[in-house]
Amino acid sequence: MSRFKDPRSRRGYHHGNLREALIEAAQRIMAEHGPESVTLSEAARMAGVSPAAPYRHFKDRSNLMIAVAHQGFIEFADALDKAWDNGSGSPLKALMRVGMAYLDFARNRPAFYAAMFEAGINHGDDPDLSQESNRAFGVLRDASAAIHATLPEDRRAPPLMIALHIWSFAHGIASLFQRGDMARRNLPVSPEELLESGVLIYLDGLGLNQRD
Amino acid sequence: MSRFKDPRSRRGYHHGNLREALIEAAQRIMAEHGPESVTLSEAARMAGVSPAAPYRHFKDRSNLMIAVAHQGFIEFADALDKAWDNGSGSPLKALMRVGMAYLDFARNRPAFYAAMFEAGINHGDDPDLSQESNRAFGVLRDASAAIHATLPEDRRAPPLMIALHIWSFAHGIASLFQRGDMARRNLPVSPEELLESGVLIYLDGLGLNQRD
DNA sequence: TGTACATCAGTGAACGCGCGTTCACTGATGTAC
DNA sequence: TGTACATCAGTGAACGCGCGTTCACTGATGTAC
Repeated sequence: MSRFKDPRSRRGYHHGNLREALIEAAQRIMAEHGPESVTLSEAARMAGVSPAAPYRHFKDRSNLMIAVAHQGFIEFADALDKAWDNGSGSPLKALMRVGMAYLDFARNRPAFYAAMFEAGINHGDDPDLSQESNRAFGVLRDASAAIHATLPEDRRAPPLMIALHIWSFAHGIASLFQRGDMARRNLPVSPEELLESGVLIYLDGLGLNQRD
Repeated sequence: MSRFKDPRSRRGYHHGNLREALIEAAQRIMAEHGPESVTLSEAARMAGVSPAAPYRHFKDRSNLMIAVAHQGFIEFADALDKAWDNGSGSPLKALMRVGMAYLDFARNRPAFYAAMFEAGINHGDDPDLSQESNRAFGVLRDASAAIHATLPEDRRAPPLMIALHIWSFAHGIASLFQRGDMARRNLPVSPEELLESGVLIYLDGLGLNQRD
C-alpha cells in the first residue's frame, strides 16, 4: 500500500490504487497546509498522475473530501472498537480506554478529525458516512450501557444520555486541547487527565461504586 | 452601522467604515457558503469597493480571518459576561446561564464560531485575540469559582479544573449538536437539556447541594 | 493457447475563470497658520 | 475665516497564477471463444 504514496514507485500506465492514493494525498495536504489547501490538482500531483485523472474516481473536490471523512470514520470506529475490546476488564476501565482512544485519534489523525468534524460535511447526505459515524458512536453507547448496568437504580440516567454526555465531553476536550489552536495552552493537566477526572466525577454523580 | 452593509448606501469616495464592513461581509460569506469561500475580492465586492481597497486594512486574507475571529471573541465574551450577570441568583443558576449562552452563541453565530474554533487560527499569534479569548474563559472561571465555594471541602476539585471540565462539555455539545452537521440528528433531548442534565450530574459528583 | 474485442484508467493539451497583488493615480479629509 | 498642504482611503487597470473541467486520445487489462 505504501508504495503508492511515492509517485516514483508507480509502474506503467495504470496507477492501480489511485483512489486510495488521492485520499491519502488529501489527508497529507490537510495535515500540512490545512483543509482549504486541498485541491484535486494538488492531490493528483502528489499521486503522480495528471490533473484529469482524479475525475475517474471523484466527481469533484467535495466528493474527495467526503471520501476522506468516510475513511476517517472507518479508522475512528475501528480505533474505538479496539479500545473497547468487548468490554474486557471492568466497565469503567473499558469506558476509559474508549475515551482515551478518542483523544488519541484527535491528536494523531488531525486531518481526519478536521475532515470528519470541521469541514462542514453533511453526514446525512452520504449513507456510508453516517453508517460509519453511527458505528463509532455505537461503541460509546455499548460502553455506556455496560456502565449503566452497574449503577444503583435510583440514580440511573438513560444509557443513551450517558453516552451523549461522555461523547460531548471527550469531543470538547479533543477539539479544544488536543489539536492546533489551543493545544499549546498552558494547562495544569493533560487532556487525558482532564478527561479521566471529569468522567470520574460525572460517574460519581451517577452513584458509581468506584471499586467496580 | 448597518447602513454600511448595503453598498448602495455608500456616499462619496470614502467608505467611512470599511474595516468593519469587510469583517461583516466575511462573516456573511462564511455563514452562507462556508469559510473556504471567504476571499478578499468577494468581501470587497459585498462592501461595494474595489478589490484593492481591502489592502488598506488587511495585509492578506488570513489577516481578515483573524479579525473575524477577534470580533467573534469580543461578542462571545460579552455574551457570556452578560449571562453571568455578576453571579446574580444562585451560583448554580448563574453557571447554567453561562452554559446556555455558550450554546446560544454557537447556534446564532455559526460563522463566528467557525472562525474562532475551526479555522485553524493560532490564538497565540495575536495578542488581541488571546486577550479576548481569555476574557471569555475568565467568565467561566468566575462561575466555576462561585460554585466551588459552595462545595463540601472534602470533595472539592480545583476551581480551574471545574472550569475546564464545564468548558469542554459545553464546547463538545455546541460543536456536535448545535451547528451544521449533526444538528439534524434525531436526539431524544435538546442540546440545552443535554448540557443541563450533564452539568447537574457532574456537580452532584462534586457533592453540590442541589437546593443551593 | 492465441486472438479479437470491449472496457477501463489513464494522458496531455487546452480553456475560461476568479483570485491575489501591485501600481500610479485621485478624491476627500483634517489641520496649521 | 480662508488657504495651502499633508495625509489618508479609495480607484481601476493590469498581471501572473493555479485551479476546475473538458476533450479526443491511448495504453493496459480482462475475457469470450
